[in-house]
This record gives sequence, structure tokens and C-alpha cells, in this order.
Amino acid sequence: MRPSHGLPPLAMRGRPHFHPGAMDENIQLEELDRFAKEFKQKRIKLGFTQGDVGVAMGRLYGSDFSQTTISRFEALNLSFKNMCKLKPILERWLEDAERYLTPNQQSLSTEAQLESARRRKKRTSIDNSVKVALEMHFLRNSRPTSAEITHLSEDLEMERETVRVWFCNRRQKEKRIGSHGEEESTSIQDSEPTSPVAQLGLPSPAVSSPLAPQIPVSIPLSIQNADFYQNLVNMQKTGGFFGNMAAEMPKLSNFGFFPQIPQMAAPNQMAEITELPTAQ
DNA sequence: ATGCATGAGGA
DNA sequence: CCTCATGCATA
Repeated sequence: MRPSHGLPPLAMRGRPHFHPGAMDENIQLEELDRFAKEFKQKRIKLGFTQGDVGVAMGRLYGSDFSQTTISRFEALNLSFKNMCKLKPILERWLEDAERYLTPNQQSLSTEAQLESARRRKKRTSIDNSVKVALEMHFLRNSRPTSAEITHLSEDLEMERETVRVWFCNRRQKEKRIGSHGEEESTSIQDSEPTSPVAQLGLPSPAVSSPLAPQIPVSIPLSIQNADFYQNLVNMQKTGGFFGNMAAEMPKLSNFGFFPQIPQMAAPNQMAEITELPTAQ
């Protein structure tokens, strides 16, 4: 859960949407944020998993959703429009659920196995080094032409279609509401920024002390594309550049703010660590 | 929780 | 081809 501090939790990042008509969104944005949290909390209290909700909505109202969608809703990882569309539906379910539903009335599904008409393509896993390359291209131009895509794909030795889809998905990601490293404190620290690497799953579960001393990390606004930055950091930390060095040095904070991108191919396994300790 | 993928609909 | 809503499969 994003610990909601008192500040405006969400803001349109990246684009200063200051037209005279779009101020409306900021209000709705807060409402969405509020509801998403309420929804999650009550959902859990009622004993439903994200998946349960999706299925239940299918049985009740005919419109079902996947665990993925519920998860993204709760985390605001959807487009503004999409959030607005889903909100009333989930609102209704929540009401109904609070009234009638018993926590464990799972009619154990007599699952009919879905025969997928077309075999879905196997999810291709893209190497970290390649992801870095793609990110850099994206930074320069988020909408490469057909020719550029072709060239890129040859260059990176991947299927053209994979590259094309990667850009599509990357653009979509850019438009999502949540999923920011919701820092944004009142002031910009020009003091040395703690490297986000400090977040690197360092074993500070702090079971006994409720106040974890190390709470990250405000990324200075000097970085225009914080998303890009975060991505790189994630890739590096998982790419083995730091390896388990982190396990030994809890305070390897400063080695320059924007670390260099290792071009080395990391044959390691990805173990992407979620950016924030959100529950469940 | 998220990465890659699909498919509908729009130019 | 793109955007958009959505989800399977995976980390």
C-alpha cells in the first residue's frame, strides 16, 4: 500500500496538463485513488482474493475480469479512462458483497477448461541488456517508424513483431496513472539523493521495529523521465551488476546518481523486485 | 504484480 | 499500423 501521506497522491506526471478543461481530472484522480484503497481494504476484509472478485462479477453481473485487472485497478495501473469505467462496476460489487455475500461462499467452480482457439504465442523473455537498449531508443523516440523497428529488430536479433509490441506496451505503460515511485515530497532535496539501490530488497523486514529507518528515496526531479530511470535501476539490480553485494553492504548508497549502464549481457536470472513493499 | 500478447476498432 | 482494454503466464 502506498502510504498515503497528506499530499496529493497522484498527479499527472510528465505532462503538465494545464488546459482549462482538464482540471477536473485531478479531482477525479483523487477520488479514484481513494476508492481504490477502500476497495482493496474491504475486499481483503471480506476474504476475497483479486481473482475471486473477477469471477464473482462474472457470475453476478455477467462481466467478469481477471485477477490482473483487479490488481491493476487497486494499484491504479490503468489508464484514467479505464479506471473510470471500472470504478462504478467494482463499486456496485463492493456494496453487494458487503451486504449479502458470506466470506466463503465459493461455489467451487466446476471449471470447464477453456480451449483457446488459437495458441497464444509463448511469452518471450527479453534480456536485460536488450531492454536497456530498447529503453534508450524509446527515450529518443517512443514511436519508431516501421523501418526503424525493422532495423532495431535486426540489430538486437529479435523478432520484428516482438519489438513492435514492446513499443506499443511501453507507450501504454507511459499512460498509466499509478505505478510511479510516488515520492514527491514537499521539497526537492538537492542533497545527495540516496540511491534507489538501497531499496534493493535489503533484508530489513524490521519485524520488531515498526519504523523502518530506511525508507527511500526521493528521486530528484532533475530526472525528467523517472520511469525510465526506475527501469534502468531495476534492470541493473537484477542484472547481476550489484549481485548480492547488496546483501553485504547495506549502505552502498552513493556511487553517482545515475549509474552507468552496463552493456554486458547478463546471463543471470531475472528476479525483478517490486518497487515498493505493497502488500499482496 | 507485471511482462508480453491478443483482438477490436479506428484512420 | 496504432491505441486501448484486457488477460495468460510468469517472476
